[in-house]
Amino acid sequence: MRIGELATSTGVSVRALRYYEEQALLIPERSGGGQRHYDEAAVDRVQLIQTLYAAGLSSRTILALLPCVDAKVNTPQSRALLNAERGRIDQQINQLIEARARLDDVIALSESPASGCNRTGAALV
Amino acid sequence: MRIGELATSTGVSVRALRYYEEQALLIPERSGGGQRHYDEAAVDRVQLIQTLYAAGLSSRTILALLPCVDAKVNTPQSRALLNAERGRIDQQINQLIEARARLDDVIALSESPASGCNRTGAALV
DNA sequence: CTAGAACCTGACGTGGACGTGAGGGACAAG
DNA sequence: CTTGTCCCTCACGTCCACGTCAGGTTCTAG
Repeated sequence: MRIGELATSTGVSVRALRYYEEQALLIPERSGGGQRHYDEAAVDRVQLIQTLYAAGLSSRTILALLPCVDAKVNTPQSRALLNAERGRIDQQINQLIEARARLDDVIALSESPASGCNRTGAALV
Repeated sequence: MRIGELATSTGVSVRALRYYEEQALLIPERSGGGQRHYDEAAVDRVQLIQTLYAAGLSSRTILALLPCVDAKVNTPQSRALLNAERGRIDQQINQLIEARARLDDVIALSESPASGCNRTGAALV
């Protein structure tokens, strides 16, 4: 499949796919004219990359992890990296849970009196 | 307390504290010479700000929430905002849990064979 | 064969939370 | 009064995952 089809079937932009290649995360074949051609497995790989990006991993880190996925390879370094990232994610989850609890505190407080928070009505976020 | 003391006692940089003021998140008094002076409550406020930043909220959103914390105010808009952000955080937690599961898959696979993932030994992350 | 859609390679722009000097005041200690 | 440390205000730099043109090429349908 060409880049446009992969983009629509994964929901990421064409630019993002080219960026993944730039970062050596997903390197497609090329047709005679220089156009990128991806196989079916690329769909899953793109989704994995997106998942890891969403977890806050950098391109560099993902690049280091992908060989482990592809070849089921295994070294002390790779295990250390995997565990380190797992720990980072755990920590991040805990931070989010803490933040949610703080928000819940605010929500609980804001459910009795009546006053003017954000009276301006200005757009937020 | 002056800015340096608040910085060390909260663990954030002096630059960050000035940035918070720029964003109207934490506005201190000024001494005759123009130096910032914070009260004790600033420590908690900085920590709250940090927590919300860590949860991915923007300065604008935090700015909109802080009046709710300070004055326990309450409007339909503020409740909507609080709930929206709560939802975002929940969603982000779920994404992280998913990412962790994918990492666990990789870890499980990488705990039987032996091969060369990241043979280069290059620094990661 | 031709129009048009999809693709290509640069290369600069973006947004957010600061980092990092430059150049100059403020303030307690001696 | 001077030294040293902390503080001030600009204001440009950074990182990173892309967005967004510009100018040109390739592929496909008719």
